[in-house]
Amino acid sequence: MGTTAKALSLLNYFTRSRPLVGLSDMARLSGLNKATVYRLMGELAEAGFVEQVGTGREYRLGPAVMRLAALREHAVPMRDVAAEVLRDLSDATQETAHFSLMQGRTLSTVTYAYSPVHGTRVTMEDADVLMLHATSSGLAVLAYSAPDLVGAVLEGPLEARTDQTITDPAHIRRMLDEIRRDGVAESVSGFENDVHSHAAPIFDAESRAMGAIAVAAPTARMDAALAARIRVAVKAQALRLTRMLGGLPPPDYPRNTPDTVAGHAPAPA
Amino acid sequence: MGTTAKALSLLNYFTRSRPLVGLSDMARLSGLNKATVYRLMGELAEAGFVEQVGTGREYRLGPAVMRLAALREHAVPMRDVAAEVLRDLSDATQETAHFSLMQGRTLSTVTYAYSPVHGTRVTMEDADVLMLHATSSGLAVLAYSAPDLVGAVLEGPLEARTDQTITDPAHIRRMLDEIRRDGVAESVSGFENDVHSHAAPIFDAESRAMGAIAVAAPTARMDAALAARIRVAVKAQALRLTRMLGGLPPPDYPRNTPDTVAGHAPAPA
DNA sequence: ACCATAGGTTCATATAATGAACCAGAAACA
DNA sequence: TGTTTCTGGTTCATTATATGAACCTATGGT
Repeated sequence: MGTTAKALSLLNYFTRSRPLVGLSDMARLSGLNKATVYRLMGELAEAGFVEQVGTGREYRLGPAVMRLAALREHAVPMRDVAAEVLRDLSDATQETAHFSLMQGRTLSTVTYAYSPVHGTRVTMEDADVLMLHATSSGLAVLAYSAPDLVGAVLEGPLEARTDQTITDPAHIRRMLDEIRRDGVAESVSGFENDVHSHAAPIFDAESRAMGAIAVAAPTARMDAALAARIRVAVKAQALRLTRMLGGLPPPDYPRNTPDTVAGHAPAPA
Repeated sequence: MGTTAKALSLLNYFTRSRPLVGLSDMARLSGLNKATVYRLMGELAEAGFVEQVGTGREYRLGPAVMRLAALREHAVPMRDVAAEVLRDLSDATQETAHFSLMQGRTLSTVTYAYSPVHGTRVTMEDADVLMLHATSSGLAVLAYSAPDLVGAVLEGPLEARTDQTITDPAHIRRMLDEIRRDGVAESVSGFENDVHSHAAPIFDAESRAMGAIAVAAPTARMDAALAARIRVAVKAQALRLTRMLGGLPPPDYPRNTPDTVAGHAPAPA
């Protein structure tokens, strides 16, 4: 591991629950020598990536990251990133792919992509609002949401959009357990008749589910083979999108595709 | 300069107008050997600070900065605090207010607020870099900076952004004296034509000028009455923001609004 | 007074960074 | 079409840089 990689890896020891890290702590966490950490942190501090503060001269993340983040957001807006991922996802599955973000307590569609292969397809509208209990995207988010949000949703009136919408809170809780095991949510005609969809959550930098991407197909076309392909693809692309947006899946999120990060001359996903 | 510092300095060649940088360009810009840049960029890429994209395999800022920025923001909600102050400042003056922070030897904009009152207004961009000698914010910071920084800035080439930019070091030094007397800096079309701005420094816990807030108005609208209102407001809000961020103005900072509250609860430092 | 911990510093050693030269491929140009 | 001149990427002997055990000083706890 190069010196620079070591220095940058130190930044990963700052978390939401541990915003301040002292020199000795950092040495312990990283397994590096204290003197090494001291010098690396010094260089990071000079560049504004960390700063020292407080009585114990502890370190925290510095202002430079804010500036870079502003530039990154300008260079790579979230919608464009998502659009690229959805393009690949709909190409891979030959079905409609869409991306939705939590806004308050509702999930609203940001962008989507159609596959030109089939004459029939599930169609979407911008800013569609998805019900949390009745869509695969909603369930994917719920499965990784704080218990109080889940409770609030399941206690509230659960509207049945179709005669196949699942409205039994106990049943939904069992589904959430299943989703946490697989990493993929599923909904069969729960929101619109004759639509079968699979979704996987998108996580933010604090590993909170901030949204989901989903693949929606006509039930008539769904079979075991297609479902299997979709499940793999939607999960892989969700992880990719999470990474591209600077998010981090929670440690317990199931990964069946260990994305071995090769050097920087890399395989296009 | 350490290897890590070199690697991190490469990130500064990404700007709003140059979001993509190729390997050779980066080597030219930084003055480093191409092979060196190649390896450093490789390490940065592995850590997610940059990523390669496009036909020319050019680099751009990576998702990692978004993640770190979210953590920084969580640890130091400076942006939120500043946003509130700027809101009040722009309401009080009915003009554009902005907040910039020193990063190394440059001043970069963190956040800003517009007033909805007038149809015309000065507009800002996130991560705008302000020249120290040619903006009111820069002058406000310089006036309270260490002599060696002032010397370094005034010795260096002083770019004239407009035909009204003041580039005479002696003249600037006289202005700095004036700023120290008033506590407020002023710039008339020094950075952008037809923009008249007033600024006051923000101090950190060690009473060093870490940034500034400013009010920028179209020159057409500026008159004695507006200028007087702005000077009072920007200074008061700068003191308030300094306090909210845990900073402390130096003892010689002029205060014309003595907020000596004769209560029995002592002012929080 | 004592021990354990902290941040910070030193210097001989070893490891990692460096850069000139070199590929191979893609445009630009004639 | 061949030639030039870019590009990103690679090699390897040389050199400079990073490293870590030990040390220093201060502080908080017992």
